[in-house]
Amino acid sequence: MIKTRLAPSPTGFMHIGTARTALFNWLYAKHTNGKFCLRIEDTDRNPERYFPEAVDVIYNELKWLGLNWDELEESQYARSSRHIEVANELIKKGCAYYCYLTPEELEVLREQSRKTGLPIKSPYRDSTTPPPSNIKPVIRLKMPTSGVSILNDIVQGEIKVENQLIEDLILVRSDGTPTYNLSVVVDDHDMGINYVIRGADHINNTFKQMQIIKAMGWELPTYGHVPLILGQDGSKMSKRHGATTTEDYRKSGYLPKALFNYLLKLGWSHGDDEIISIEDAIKWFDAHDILKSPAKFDHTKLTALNALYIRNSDDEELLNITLPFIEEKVQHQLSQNEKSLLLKGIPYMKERAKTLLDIANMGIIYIIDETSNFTPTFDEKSIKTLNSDKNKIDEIIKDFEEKDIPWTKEGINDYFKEKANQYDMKMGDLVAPPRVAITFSTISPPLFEAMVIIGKQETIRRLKTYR
RNA sequence: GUUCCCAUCGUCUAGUGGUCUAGGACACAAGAUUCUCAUUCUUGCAACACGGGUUCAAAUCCCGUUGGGAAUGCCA
Repeated sequence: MIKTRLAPSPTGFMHIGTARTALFNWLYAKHTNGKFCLRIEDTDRNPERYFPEAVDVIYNELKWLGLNWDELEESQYARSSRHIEVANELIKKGCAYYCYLTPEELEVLREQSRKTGLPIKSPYRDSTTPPPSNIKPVIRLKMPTSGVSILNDIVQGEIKVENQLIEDLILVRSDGTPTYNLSVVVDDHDMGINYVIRGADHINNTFKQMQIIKAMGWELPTYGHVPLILGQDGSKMSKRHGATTTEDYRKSGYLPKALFNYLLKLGWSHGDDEIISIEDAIKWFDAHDILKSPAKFDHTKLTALNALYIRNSDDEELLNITLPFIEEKVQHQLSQNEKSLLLKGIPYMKERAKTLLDIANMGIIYIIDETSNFTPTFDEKSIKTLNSDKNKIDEIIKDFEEKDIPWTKEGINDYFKEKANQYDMKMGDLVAPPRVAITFSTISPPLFEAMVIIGKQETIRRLKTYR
């Protein structure tokens, strides 16, 4: 059985790249009927980077994307003693050694290694060098000094590196805590992970980790190194590229399905298919098909995809997921009546919205009335339009109050059409000022439909109030 | 510096030696529909980084060049 895993460190946010790695791991596990495991790599206890709430962020964002895990290891830190145990075993086997190099000495050696092109060599590698008494040692792995290591990566293909070029990595810090490279290997082994799909920035580490596995006599997992996601400038996507976390997109009204679809298509494809359902993704996704060239993240395409998913959403479902955004905007819980008004407006909003935030902004026009604590803001163009012909607005108000206009889309349409004929103007021009008074903008969902939804009374009220 | 990786329209990609005057999507431009804005539809613009091979034949295989990226931590 195939067992994949995601091993994020709790940083307080979930990077888009981590999310895609999670997606690939999850999909491949689903595709093969295997298991997707989650392990929190919280071994870095540096107070600047460590805070416990960060773990919840991982859980929440993963759940939001719909990537549920089959197994959880909630603290790598809690397994430290097991990692140390392995380090000691490695020493016993003669595969690792205590190294007493001071930071200053290391600095010098590093300087040298940059010149020679060879990794630093600790003098304590040979047991002949006597250890100084006042220094706490680290434990280093003894890398082979000859031969070539070969990594058969399912996405990158065969990668060869000369062993003499790989440094004796630190397994245990001088304070007695295990390092990342040791911990991952031990945990992956103990959890039975046999497919390691992770970012390509780990390729170099893999060669070190393979030596630990070899020294312990464990079975090598299958590796797949997914190329990094790049920002528009072509460098590894990072915070300076703007919105780079799933939270950023969740909060600005992106649908998890849209992000799912976008991330899936970034570095993997299925012919010319653009819109891929989760079911099809599971059916089609094979980790061996992941592309090896890095891709640039394109916000615009994600947004287009999001708009499409919004348009294709079921009205009621869409209303429900948009609710938090609207309630945030109006600062109160929506009543049943408000919800039903909104629901009527959804068909018109969803083909105009790029994000749920857009719907929240547009939705206002369907729900406010004289009791609402809401003051519209008009932009310059709107004010100009409003002021262009107040007399006509007054006439319209009068007509609405006195004439018996059928309050349907057709009825209202007929009224304005006739009125426009009367004045020999285009209906669009005639309708512009009332549009601003009713929807607070020169740009809005269809006006007549909106008027029907809010009712004649509210229509007249707005015309009178904002004329 | 060293090691490793990458290279098709602006972007994501299809393409696994002939069906490629290179296909799709986003973006962009034009037009049609229209009460604004959108949606929808039609059309257009636009790419195999370069140079050598291999082959009857190369976007596709090999080598080199150039360009880009990553790693090089007692972070993960």
